[in-house]
Amino acid sequence: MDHAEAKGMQALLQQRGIQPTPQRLLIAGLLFARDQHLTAEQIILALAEAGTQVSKATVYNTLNLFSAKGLLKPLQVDPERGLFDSNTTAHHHIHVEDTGELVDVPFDAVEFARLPPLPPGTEAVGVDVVIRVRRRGG
Amino acid sequence: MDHAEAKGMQALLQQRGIQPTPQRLLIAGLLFARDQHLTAEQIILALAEAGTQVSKATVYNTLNLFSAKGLLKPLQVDPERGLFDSNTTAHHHIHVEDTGELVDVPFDAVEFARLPPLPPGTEAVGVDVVIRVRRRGG
DNA sequence: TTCCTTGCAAAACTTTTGCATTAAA
DNA sequence: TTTAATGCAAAAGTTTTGCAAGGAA
Repeated sequence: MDHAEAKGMQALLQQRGIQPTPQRLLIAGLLFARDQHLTAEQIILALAEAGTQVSKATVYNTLNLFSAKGLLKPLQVDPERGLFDSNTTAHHHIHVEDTGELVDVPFDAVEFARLPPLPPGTEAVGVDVVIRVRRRGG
Repeated sequence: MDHAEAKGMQALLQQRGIQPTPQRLLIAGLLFARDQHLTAEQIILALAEAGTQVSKATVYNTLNLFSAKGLLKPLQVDPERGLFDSNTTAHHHIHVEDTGELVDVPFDAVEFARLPPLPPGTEAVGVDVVIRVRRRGG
């Protein structure tokens, strides 16, 4: 994360009313470098490899804070552990079951010809589509 | 679970090559009474309330065995814990976020007008749609 | 000084595993 | 008699929490 990037991160956090501490900036710099799906463990490891160490508690605090503030979207796709999606815009996923890989699908790439009626008294918040695929012949 | 029901369960398990032990029949009787989404914890509690006790290890072993044999479908919708769906036919879900409630949507109630290309060398296994809703005004 | 953040360790949970016992084929 | 299932306790993995210390407003 260079200087300009760091300033961008700082602005991003402040926009959401998040105090930009050094640890939060490190984590944001990692997460928001591009659209990706990361586990808490991956983030802790990546920070350690980069020579910066942030405690596990702080990483979890930060991920939960970012999620609450709308900077991250928690995903429940992998049964083993939680994923955090750095792309919070509406979109869908392809889950490659053999590898566990998760591929983003643009929102517009899925269209519905029909959807069910919702339970009375409820309103739609969103629709998540997961297309499960497998290596052919695998 | 009455006698006729118990015999039905026994047949069901044997069809899948599952040895019908008393514990497995109890769990099957509970799960397959109707379409539902249950946690391991709910099953352990339900068994205990019914006066029958099955160890935690056996409940998990059984749920995993039933899943492997296609009698149950594990779901990753609730971030808190795993759910097991006693309806293994293709279908979708509505997730009521306020209550955590999960409502089945028949397969035919969702139709696609467009789906994305799949990654090269992969084939579709299935599509899971979760419609997230919230109590209006809640 | 007051509030917020951090970090460590410990706790809380869910799920799995090792192993001795028991039951079934 | 041989194999498989059960149950307990302990282990493993992930996420949260309590609390003391440090830093920012």
